[in-house]
Amino acid sequence: MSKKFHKNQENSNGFQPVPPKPNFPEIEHRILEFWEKSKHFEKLRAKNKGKKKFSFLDGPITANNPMGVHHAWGRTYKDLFQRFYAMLGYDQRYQNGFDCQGLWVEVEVERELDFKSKRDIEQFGIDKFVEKCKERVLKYSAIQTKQSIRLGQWMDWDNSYYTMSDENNYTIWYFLKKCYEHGWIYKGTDVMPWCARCGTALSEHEIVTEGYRELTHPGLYLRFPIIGKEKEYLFVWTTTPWTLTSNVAAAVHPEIIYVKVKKDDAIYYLAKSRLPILFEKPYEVLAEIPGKELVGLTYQGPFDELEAQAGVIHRVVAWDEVSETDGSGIVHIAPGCGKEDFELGKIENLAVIAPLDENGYFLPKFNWLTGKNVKEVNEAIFKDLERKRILHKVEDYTHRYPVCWRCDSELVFRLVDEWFIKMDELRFQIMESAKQVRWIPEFGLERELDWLTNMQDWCISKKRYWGLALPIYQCNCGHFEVIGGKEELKSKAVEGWDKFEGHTPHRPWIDEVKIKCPKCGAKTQRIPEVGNPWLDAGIVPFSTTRYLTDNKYWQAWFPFDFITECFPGQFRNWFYAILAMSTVLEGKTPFRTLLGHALVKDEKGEDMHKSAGNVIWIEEAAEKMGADVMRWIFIGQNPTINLNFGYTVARETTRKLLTLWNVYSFFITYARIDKPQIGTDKPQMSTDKTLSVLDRWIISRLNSMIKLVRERLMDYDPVPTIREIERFIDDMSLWYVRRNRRRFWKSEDDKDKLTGYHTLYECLMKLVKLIAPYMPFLAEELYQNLVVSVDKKQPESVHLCDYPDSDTTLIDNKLEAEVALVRELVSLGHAAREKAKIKVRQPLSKATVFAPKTNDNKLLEPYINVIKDELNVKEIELLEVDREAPQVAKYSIEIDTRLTPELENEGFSRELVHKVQNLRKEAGFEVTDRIRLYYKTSSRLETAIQAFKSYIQNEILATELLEADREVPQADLTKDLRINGEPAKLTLSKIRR
RNA sequence: GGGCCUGUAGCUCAGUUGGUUAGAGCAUCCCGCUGAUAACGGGAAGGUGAGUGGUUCGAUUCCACUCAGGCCCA
Repeated sequence: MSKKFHKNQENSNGFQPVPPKPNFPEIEHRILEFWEKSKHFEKLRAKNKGKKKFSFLDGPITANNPMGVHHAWGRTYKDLFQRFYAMLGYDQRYQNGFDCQGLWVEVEVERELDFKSKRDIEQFGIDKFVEKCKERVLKYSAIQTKQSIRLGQWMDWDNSYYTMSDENNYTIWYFLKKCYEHGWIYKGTDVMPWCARCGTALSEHEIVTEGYRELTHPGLYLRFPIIGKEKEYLFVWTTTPWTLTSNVAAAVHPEIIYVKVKKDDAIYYLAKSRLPILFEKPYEVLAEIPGKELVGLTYQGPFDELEAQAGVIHRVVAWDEVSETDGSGIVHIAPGCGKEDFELGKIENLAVIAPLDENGYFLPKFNWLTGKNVKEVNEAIFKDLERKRILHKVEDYTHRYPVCWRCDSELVFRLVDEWFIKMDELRFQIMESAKQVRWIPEFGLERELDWLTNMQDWCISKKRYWGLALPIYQCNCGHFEVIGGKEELKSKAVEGWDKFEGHTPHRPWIDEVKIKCPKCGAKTQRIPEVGNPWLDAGIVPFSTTRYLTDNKYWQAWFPFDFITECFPGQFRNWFYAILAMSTVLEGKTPFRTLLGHALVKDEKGEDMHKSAGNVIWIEEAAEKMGADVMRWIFIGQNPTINLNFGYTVARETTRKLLTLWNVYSFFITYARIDKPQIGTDKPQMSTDKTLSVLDRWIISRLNSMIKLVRERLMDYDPVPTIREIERFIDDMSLWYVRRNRRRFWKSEDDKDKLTGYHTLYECLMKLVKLIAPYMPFLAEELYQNLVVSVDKKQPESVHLCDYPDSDTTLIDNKLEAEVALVRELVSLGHAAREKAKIKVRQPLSKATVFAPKTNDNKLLEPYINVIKDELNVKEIELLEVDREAPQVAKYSIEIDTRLTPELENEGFSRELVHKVQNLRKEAGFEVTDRIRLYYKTSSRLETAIQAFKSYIQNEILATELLEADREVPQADLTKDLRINGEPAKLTLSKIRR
């Protein structure tokens, strides 16, 4: 076969030349500009406007920091499905959301201003502080917008929603009023995990996993003197010395066996199982007593002298939660300092002593401790206990202890008043809503139900500044009411409306407004607390769809078809909040399908944390690997499993995409030379007789792929589509193009070659549209060159195209199976050659295929030539064998390794061609350059050259093969080398015109 | 203590009505190919499918229990 190319390559049919390797970031920047300039997103929206709707709800991202790649996973899904539905012709809202209010923003602003406590904020001025918070949100929402655009996300960026908006806040008021009318809002007292630095309780929702640290605290062993028994003591253990100030009881497990033990001249009570661990011999066990017999004893508390302790009777109580694994089996109880203690206290009717103020300082009535910070009192307390002969010993104890998830301070437990939504009635209604949702993965429902079963009342208040102004107005008389909107507040305002008007409903401005208590008539003001931020995010299904102002619009888009967010945490946060709020307002779920995904970790599997320095920011990843590569990685990841993200995995992915690029580049290269009339003279894929077996095969594969991709995407299951597309790219490259390469080299512009072009073009064009939602940049780049450059009538962007649909009549499963078998046989043949150590370039006479008798072996007939060519053998012999043992492979291959002189000659000639081709490249010749080849070699090789002279000339484009032992005129390159062991001196000379 | 998830090759992971010989990529070793070329291909090696028991003609797959890791709740 010869490779005669058209000389005039410039005069192409519109296809632009393709660089050998893609530069993804460069392409992406160019495409971003192109989209921006040509307003493709706007055109897409206009195209689909008014058609059937796909309603997607974006979960708001906290606009507080730039986004790392761990945010890109979810964003990629969001974009994938919105683009997919857009290409299916669905109308969409494309609204992005920012979460704005809450402690996380406050903490960052405090950091910026170097504030240490709430006092600093109040000195600075709440108004100025709140403005700073707003500024920060605007700054980072802008940054996040830019990052999202870089990732390729198409959204209506000018119309993003902000949870700090008036609409959002007032819609929450409306929701809270509904709850109030049901009687679900109440002010409760509870012991809450409390951050003394932030001066606020952390709701249950916020004590997340990262909110625990391995910490070492002093473990104190104490002896509490029993009243009425000389020198007898309860042996008690605690890790929080400051809570001893508020001790009111000691708890024992009623069923555990305790011992009365004499050590030195004192008698102690403790759990029997702990005795050998805590006490060194000698000691004397005087009695064994079940815990329940200790109940009712009274003892002298460790801090009875404090005013706060006045009148408290300390007694031993029974408690099932007492364990024997730590401590002494007798637990110190301070209901004002611990959640479980508080619960127990309610049952046992114990006194509640609360020692700390909101910043962690001891309150009055704690004598010498008053005014001291809880973090600084340990040493003094040890000394005091020692002096009172209560302290037995101190031992370091390491345990998981909660810390503030935003500022990392150790939490304390504090008795506080907070506002709650009662969940008793709602719980089951929300569960019903949750069951209406399709959860992907399915176990999501169980997780959510588990949370809903176990959750307690929703603590909605926070003693902070930047957040929803809770519209709760409580009068000194005790009565409170909840305001449901701006107009209602205005109508009830008796003071301060003028000072508020014109401001957003935030502190401090909103607090100017006073209303009249309907019960007693007194002037009443808003409670100072702000709202839990999950109220902000929970209302967005309503606030963003004009629930209160435009019912028609709301009806059109609610409930949402689809949401997708990161799983961990959101069960009790966003998913919970939107389910809860929608259940209250509409009695049903706000979304139909939820796709949840796991976390992005770094390459080593470690959490990505700003503080750990292992976060990869979106821009960095985009510039180093390309946004498309990143997206491909995310979409291919099993959503239930954490993704270890990094540049190693990116390199692997890039290589896969390079294969696609190579096929594309191959097509363009030859299409530019041959100028086939693409698009005008298309063969009918179903009927055209010029289609070869391989043409029909790849077209079948193409349609199988399209079918699978559409089905799986419809089902929100993208992982198999990635595998299928990668497999198709491999099929195209490794089999279709490789097997057809010479077809494209042929000089004659015949029908067969044209069919090849059409077939490959069909594959590439459909594939490019298919991957457009996945890799919007690469798809656009290829589409512009493959389609727009040759046919201006086509849509101007790939994203304005219809999504490809499969033609199932072109799917031939039998054919696909046959080709798979052929490839398997070729592989077996290669293995046989490998075993015989004979390289593929050396032709052999025969290969024998052993096939099972039962199969229809005629099916291999059309492929015999392919197998011959792949294995470089002259003949394929097909033998049917009876194989009874089922464990023997179906097919096997043997090769005839005997070499005749003719075969050897051919082997020499193939080897020579191979070497010369390398020399041509080395000499820098064009593919189409003609040469003269001069050689000097052994007589063995000379014989082979003579035998295959015309073959060699054709392959290397040599006008002449000349034996030469003298200097060669116009030599371009001369090399001494060995051809299958025979020495040869080769000289190449380009023919110049 | 309860709930959920995971456990497959050295590493990262696929694998559905239960069915011949459990796959891919990376890494390793060997070889090849060569005008798609700083690319690519083939082959080898690598597995008690976490463990035990059960259902079944047959279990990586279904069930029970155990172990290990992760997450949530208490």
